[in-house]
Amino acid sequence: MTDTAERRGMRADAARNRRLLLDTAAAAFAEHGMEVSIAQIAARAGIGKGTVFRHFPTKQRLAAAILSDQLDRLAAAGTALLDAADPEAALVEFMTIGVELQIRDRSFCQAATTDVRADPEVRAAGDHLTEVAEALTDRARRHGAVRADVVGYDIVLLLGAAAQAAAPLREAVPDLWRRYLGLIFDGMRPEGARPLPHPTPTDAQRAAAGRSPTGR
Amino acid sequence: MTDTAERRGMRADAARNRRLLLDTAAAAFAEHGMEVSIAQIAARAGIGKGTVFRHFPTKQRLAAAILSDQLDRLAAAGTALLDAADPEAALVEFMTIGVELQIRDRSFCQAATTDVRADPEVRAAGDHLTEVAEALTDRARRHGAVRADVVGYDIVLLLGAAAQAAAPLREAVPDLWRRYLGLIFDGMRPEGARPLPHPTPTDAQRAAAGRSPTGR
DNA sequence: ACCTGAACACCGTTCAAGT
DNA sequence: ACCTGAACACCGTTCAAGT
Repeated sequence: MTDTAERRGMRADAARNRRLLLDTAAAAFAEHGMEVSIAQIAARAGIGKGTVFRHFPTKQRLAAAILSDQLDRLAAAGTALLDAADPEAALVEFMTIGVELQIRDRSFCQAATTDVRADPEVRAAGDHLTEVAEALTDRARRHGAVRADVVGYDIVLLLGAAAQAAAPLREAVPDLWRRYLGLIFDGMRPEGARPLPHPTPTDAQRAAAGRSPTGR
Repeated sequence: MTDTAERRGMRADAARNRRLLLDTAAAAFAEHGMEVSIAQIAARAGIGKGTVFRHFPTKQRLAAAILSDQLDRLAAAGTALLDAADPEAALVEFMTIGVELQIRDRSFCQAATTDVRADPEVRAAGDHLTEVAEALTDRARRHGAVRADVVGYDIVLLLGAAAQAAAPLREAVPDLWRRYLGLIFDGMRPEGARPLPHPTPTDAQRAAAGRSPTGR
């Protein structure tokens, strides 16, 4: 979807700059988090500061374009896993990819916390990702690997949970997230499951996710 | 511990300003997150901008003072729960208070992600909190409510996990965190527990938490 | 059409001048 | 000792001038 925008009557240099910018910014955000300045990114890409804002009217929308790309990639990986022989292993693999993605990218958690989540592009990618997660969860549930009251939307939220638990030790213990993903997955299994104290969000509630009250 | 600093030969107006500043900043951070400006906080407290930096040399240290206060409060609540009759209910209650605290305070997650975590005051409060969590977990484990391979430090990290899962829907579904805390607690129980793929962090690894590589 | 850097508003932080 | 606001460096964003 990012590609289509590049193919519309865009001049060759503009298309090149846009791609260069996305790649450079993605690398910078992943390494240093979203606090890297636009000036730094522009310099690293070898283009003018103003050019960044010509392609993305705001820093948040640049971050949104990158985040939605990553969500799309995760959704694609999940879709491929729908054909896997073992439904439980497929769901575990999907979550593994998702958590690893967040751990490797310093900006992922930050972007998910802010208004970037409200961006239409991110929203669409998130909706699609949720559908894929739903399909994977359905298969795993029918296979007896997942409790009856857990749905795909829960899975997507729990990706952030496992990543967050391990985040403070990201540098010292890069694989720690596997511990908490394992523990959370044990909680998702039917064995020993107790009724959950709160239902999963309705569609209407999901639609309200990420909108800040003040709009600041 | 914040109080002791106020009692040392501090002038009356300074002590008053310091307290006013902490309260005002805590409220502002909780409501709007750490992106509220120092100027706004100073204005709301009715003191000069420069005075803020006289009390706290940096915005991060102001945030650290507030965060460590909250960690102390949670540790105190946990200590009180060590006398509770039901060890499982006590641990659940401890985690409930901890997650609720994070959901109510917009700056909590943000501060935990950044260098604020490396602040000595925050570190000390976190160490104490971990000890309390350890004691609560030991009791619950002996009572058969918690699996053998989960320790107090895991509990502290999992507080952030449950909060993070529910964070995007904070406004729309304020109690959603109860769902994910319930699911995580199910994962902590002995029933259906599978070996975790990664050990809990060692003391040395814990000590490295939150230090950024670049020091930026 | 697109690129660019100077210009603007805002924010964290410093500091000289006040009491 | 402590308070204060003007001054500084930096950052996101805008825009007039270039090709």
